[in-house]
Parts: sequence; structure tokens; C-alpha cells
Amino acid sequence: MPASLSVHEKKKRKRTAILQAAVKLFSENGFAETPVAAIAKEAGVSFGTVFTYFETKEVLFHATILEPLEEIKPYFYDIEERYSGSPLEKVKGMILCQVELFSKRKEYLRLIQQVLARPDRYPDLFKELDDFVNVFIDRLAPIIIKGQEEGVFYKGSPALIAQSYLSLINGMRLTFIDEYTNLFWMDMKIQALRLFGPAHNEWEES
Amino acid sequence: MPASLSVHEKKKRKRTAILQAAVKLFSENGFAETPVAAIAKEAGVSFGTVFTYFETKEVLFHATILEPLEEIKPYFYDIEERYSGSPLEKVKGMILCQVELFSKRKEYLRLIQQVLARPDRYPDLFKELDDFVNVFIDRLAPIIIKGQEEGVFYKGSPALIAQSYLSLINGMRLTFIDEYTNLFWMDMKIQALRLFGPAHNEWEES
Amino acid sequence: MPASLSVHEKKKRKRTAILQAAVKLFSENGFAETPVAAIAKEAGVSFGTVFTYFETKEVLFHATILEPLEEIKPYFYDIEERYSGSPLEKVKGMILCQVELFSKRKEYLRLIQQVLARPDRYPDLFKELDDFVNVFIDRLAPIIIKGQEEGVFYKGSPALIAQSYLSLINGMRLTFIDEYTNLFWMDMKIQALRLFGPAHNEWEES
Amino acid sequence: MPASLSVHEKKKRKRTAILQAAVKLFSENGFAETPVAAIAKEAGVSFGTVFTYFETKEVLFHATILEPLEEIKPYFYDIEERYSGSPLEKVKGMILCQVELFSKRKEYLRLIQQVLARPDRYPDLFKELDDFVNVFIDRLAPIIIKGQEEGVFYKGSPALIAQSYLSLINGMRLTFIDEYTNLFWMDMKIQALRLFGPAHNEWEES
DNA sequence: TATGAATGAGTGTTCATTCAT
DNA sequence: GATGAATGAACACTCATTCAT
Repeated sequence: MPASLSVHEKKKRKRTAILQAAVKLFSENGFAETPVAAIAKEAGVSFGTVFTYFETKEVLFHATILEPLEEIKPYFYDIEERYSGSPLEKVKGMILCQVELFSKRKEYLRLIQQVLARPDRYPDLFKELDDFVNVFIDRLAPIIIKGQEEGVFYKGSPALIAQSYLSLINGMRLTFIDEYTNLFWMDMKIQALRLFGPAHNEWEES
Repeated sequence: MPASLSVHEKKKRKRTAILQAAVKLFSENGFAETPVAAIAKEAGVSFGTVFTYFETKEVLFHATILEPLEEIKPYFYDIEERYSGSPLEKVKGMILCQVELFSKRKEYLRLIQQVLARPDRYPDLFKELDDFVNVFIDRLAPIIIKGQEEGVFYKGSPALIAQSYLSLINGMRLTFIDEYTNLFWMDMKIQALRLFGPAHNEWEES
Repeated sequence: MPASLSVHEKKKRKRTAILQAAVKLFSENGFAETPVAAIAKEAGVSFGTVFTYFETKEVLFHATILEPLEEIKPYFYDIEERYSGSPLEKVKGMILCQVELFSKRKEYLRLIQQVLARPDRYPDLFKELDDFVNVFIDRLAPIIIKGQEEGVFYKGSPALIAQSYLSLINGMRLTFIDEYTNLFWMDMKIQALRLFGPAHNEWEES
Repeated sequence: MPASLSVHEKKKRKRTAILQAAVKLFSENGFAETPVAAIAKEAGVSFGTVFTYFETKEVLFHATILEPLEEIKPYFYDIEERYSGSPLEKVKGMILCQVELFSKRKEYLRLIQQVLARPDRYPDLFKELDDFVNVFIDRLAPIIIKGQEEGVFYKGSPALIAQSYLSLINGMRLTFIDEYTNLFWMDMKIQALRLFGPAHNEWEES
């Protein structure tokens, strides 16, 4: 079994190597300024091999956006299931998890920003991301509403609160240098939470 | 004077036309995907003329970042002078003004994002923007501190609060579609203010 | 016999399938614009299998020219044996047969034209075809001469008459669209015959 | 005047040089097997300059077909005007002129054959050539009919006679090696004339 | 023998920059 | 100063051939 599987495994591994190299280089240099040859080199495969796995450079870019998006979706879609407790606790848990996520996946966030910055250039990808945002907002809204009813969250459109939260996360990765400490990220989580409701500097105790 | 000046004026006007065209196209299509020929066409000048005013494409890009930055600096540097009243009122005034500013200059914000996204590609420009941020934080900090002493702002590092505010502004232009209404921007201002201190939904009354 | 032969048969059949696919695609798209992968697909075999039967693409092209040529040779070489009667009747029979042949094998004629159009590119193949033409002329010449002596053919170099006849056949497949009717081909046969001698519009009665 | 004109003249000359180089190389090596770099070299210009004058390789190919076609049209369209005398004399004059033409422009005929051999690949060009043929046939038909009435031409569809004539011309350049003598071409003219009507070996005397 | 992934040379096209007019 | 033709480096993509399985 291991021998027979290894053929298929090797292929998968090569594809993954290319994809990871692409994520790295596209995020560092942008789509237009990343030659396919550089990706091949980074991935340790020959130039032509890239096109064995991805029809065009554009298709490869799509894959670098969409495949990680699937991994990330659960953290944004399954809010009720993943995060427990009161609305406040749920949102706290969510922010904890998501900021953590993006503090680690800076590369991926840079990729997303390239798409968000040019909707007309990447209409399909933009739509995917837009849909993602809208589903997230729909899922988060009931929790915000419950929190508003409990008086722990600000009044106002839940969609707006959710969007400002996403903006903050997106902007964070743009504005901040990589080497920020855990302490810094903790503080940013507090700031994120403050978009939902007041105070919350008691987080440290949690 | 009018005759001799008009020659100089004409030159200036041509340079300005090129610069504005560059801002528009660089922000829409990115630096790498904007041919100089397209800028010339958009500006209504001949291809070669672009190089009369800007030595290289790179120099032109620098100008599109740095020249508007100078226009914008007063709104971020002269906080004490421009915005009056209590610390809360000052920050309110500042947010009002700055969100207004960027809601209109989406193009310029997109340019900035290109630089922020690739510090290694544009080290000089990045340094300029980083300096800009740091000066802004230094100027804003005393006001935040005073507000904290008055109990209207959250406790915590003023730098952090300032940075989260900039992140939100930056992220807004990434996440939001252009057609948002004034109402939307008003709401975002409230959210921005909530990064400084609680509540503040009394803004509508101001 | 059936079992052991069937292995050999299968091989043969695969080789034939590849060859036919190659004739079709080379004639439609030209040698340079026909990828080996397309031939494999058309033939219903895997990509690598093509190279099992034909060392290189060039070798395959040679086979598509030379193997059908062998089939065709009898119709051009064995004039005395195949076509009977007076010189005029022999030539009539020959034209009937050959025009028929090429009206059906347009694909093959297109292949030949590719070689004829580029003697330097395909020197070996060109030589084969040139030899073919020369043998045909040598075989046809005595019949033309006899016809000239009988006064039914034009005077003049038999080689020239033969060559003009081949030119007409070749040109026909270039100039004419595929869907021509039988009536059309009949008329072309008359025109071909007129290169040999006058009148002959009595063909319809034969 | 010469100085100011020379700018425009130089451009024209460069364009012509590229076009002629393209005619030469496309006809020798075929469209697909002629790199643009080779054309540039042959024309004595740099690689990029080719694209200054012709947007794409395909456009250049179109020009190599269509521009000489315009030069050739008069010889095929203005039959009544160019060739005088009886129908027989007109056709004789026409053949003389046209065979002469193509005996010299073998390169161009090879280009045309590439288009005729692949109607689906070059639909626009094919249509142009098809239109050309049809106009020629329409113009020639009345003369053939008059000749038929005079009893010097064969009876039968004028279109068919015209087409067989074009086929012969086209096939000639395919089948014949370049070095043929004037004598040879003279003989071919006689053969061409025999597609119209009988005998005519009195041509030598004309 | 059959397969199809791996390779890298080859090519059309773009475009920043130069420079003669 | 203004123009736009000339240049050639850079790059995406194709595809014949090889070869491990």
C-alpha cells in the first residue's frame, strides 16, 4: 500500500509544493511581478511542471486564494458551533481565534488584499470573497442582535459592526510589521472587541 | 507676466495631468500592470512627454505617493491646531475630517496600500509612510492621554489605539465597495471612535 | 492462432489508428500546428503510446506520406496493365481512376502538398515524391507518344503533358471546396483529358 | 522637400522591408514555422520593430496576403480593358500575362496556397481569396461564352473552365521546381489555353 | 508494452527606456 | 520641450521528447 500510494502521494505533494510557493511569492511580490519561473524554483520543480498542475498562472492564483479559503471558512461560518457561552463570550472566542489565525497567515491575507484592491481585475475571486463576507455577516448577525438585547453590545446595524470588524482585521495586516509580539496581538483583539461593545479590558483575566 | 507665466503654467498643467492620470491608473491597475503609454493617453499627452516630466516610471510612482501625502499631512499632523475642544471633541473632529478625506480619496488610499503591502519592493516609500504614521501617533498620543485622564478614553497604549484606528481606515477602503452612502460613512466614524472610548452613539446629535 | 494473432492484430490496429489520426490532423492543421497529444487523443490511445510506434513526430509524418503512397503507386505505375484499349482509352481510364482516387483522398493530397511546398524542409520526402512523379512520367510517356502518332494527342513533350496533368490534379484539391458534386468531378476529368488532346466531350456517353 | 519627406519615406521603407521579409520567409517556411525574430533579422530591423508596424504575427500574415493581392487584381479583374482582340486573343493575352506573373511571384503563390489549404485556420483570408476567384470567374465568363459562340472554345460551364485554369496555375507552382526555363513556361501557357479550346500550338508564331 | 508526469527550449507579445527629429 | 519610432529584455505558455512505473 505505501508503495502504490506513493505515486499519488508524490503528485499531491508536488502540487502542494507549487501552491505553497505560489502563496509565498504572490503575497510577497504580487501576482503581476511574480514570474512563474520563480514559483517553479521556489517549489523545487521545473518550469513546465507548474503548468502540469495548473493550466495557467491565473488558475494558479485562483487556487492560492480559494483553497485556503475553504480551510478558513469553518472559523467564520460555524460560529454557533465553535464558540460557546453568552454572545459576548462567543464573540470573544471568535475574535481570539480569528485574529490568531490571521496573525499567522499574513501571507494569505496579503493575497486576499490583492483581490479586494482590484475587483474588476479578479471578478470571480472577488465574488467568492464577497460571498464569504456576506455569509459570515449573516451568521454573526443573530449573535450580535442577542448581545444587543442583553445590552452588552452597541446598538446599530449588526452588518455594520461585522464589517468594521473585518476592516480592522484586514487593515491590521496592512499596517503592521511582521515582528509584532503576542502582547500586541492581544491588544488588537481588545480593540476588535471594542467595535462590538464597550470596555472589555478585563480580557486579560479570561 | 501673463504671457511668460502661461508657458510655465502650461508646463505645470501638463505635469499635473500626468500625475493625476498616474494616480488614477496606478490605483486601479497597480504599478506593474499600468503601462506608461496608458498614463500618457489618459493624461492626453504624448508618450514621450511622460518621460520629460518624470525620469522613470518608478519616479512617477514615487510622486503619486509623496505629493498627495504632503497635502494630507496637515490633517494628521496639526491635530492640536485643527481640531478644537476637549480631547473627545478633538478626536471626533479628527475622525470626521479624516474619514471624510479618505472616503473621497479612495484612489490615493489604494496607492498607499500597494506600498504597505510590499515594504521590500518600495523601501523608500514605505519609510516615508512609516514616518508619517509615527509622527501622527506622536502627535495624537498626548490627546489620547489627556482623554484617558479625563476617563472618556480607554486605558492602554496610546500608540496602539492610534494604530488600530489607522488599521480600520485602511481596511475600510479595502473591504467596502465604492457606492456606500453617507450614512454608511457616518456609521464607520462611530465605529472608529469606539476604538478610543465607549458608547458615542450620540454622534448623530452633533 | 486467433489468440496469439490477436495480440499482433491489436498492435497493428493501434498503429493504424495512430497513422489515420495523424493523416487527418496533419492534413487539417499542418505538421507544425498539430500536437502529438492531439493525434493521440484522436486515435484513442494514450500520449506515450504514439512514441511507442513512431520514434518521433517527424517519423510519424514520414509514415503518413510514404505508406499511403505505396497504396497509390499501382494506379500510377501500372498503366499498361490497369488501363486497356487505345492510348486515348487508356488515358481516359487512367484519369477516371486517378481523379476518382484524389476526389476521395483529399486529406492525403493535402499532406503531399505540404511536402511539395517545402522541398528544403522535407528533403527525403520530397525526393520520394519527385521519384514517384518521374516514374509516372516515364511510364506514361510511351502511351502519350503512341497517341501522338495516332493523331489523337497534342504534339509536344510527353513529360510536359504529364506534368500539366499532375498540376491540374494538385491544383484542383487546393482550389475546390469539398462539397463538389460528382458532376463537377466528371467535368474536371474532361478538362484533364483536354490537356492531352482536343475535344473529348463525348465522355458522357462512355 | 526631400529632407522632410525622408522621415515618412523611411517609415514606409521599413514597413516594406518587413513585409517583403515576411513574404519570403512565410512562403519558404510556412506561417507556423517562421519566428518573428527571423523576419526581423531578414528585414534588418530589431525584433520589437516588427510589432511597431504590425500588431501581431497574424496581422503581418494578413498583410502579406492582402497587399500583393491588390496589385494582382487588375490582371484578373480588368480583362476586357487589358486584353484586346477576339475572345481567343483575349484569353491568350490573359494567360500570357498571368502565367508570367506567377512564374515570377512564386513566393506569393506559396502564401496563397497556405491559405487555400486551411480555410478554417484562415477564414477571413480564405474569404478574400474566394471572393477574388469568384469575381475573376464572373469577369471571364462573358468572354468564354463569346468564344464558345464563335466555336473556338469548348462548350460547357464557363465557371468550370475558369476554375480548371486557376487550378492548373495553382498546381504548377506546387509541382514544379523553380529553375524551369522560359521554354517550359511557354509550354505551360499552351497547356493552359487547351483547357479553353483545342489545338493552339500555333502560339509560337504569335 | 502502455502510460502520463517531468523537462526546458522555443516563441509571440509587452513595455520601459532611449534618442533622433 | 515634444514626439513617437526603435530596441531588446522579460515573461507566459506550448509541446516534443524522455523515462520511471
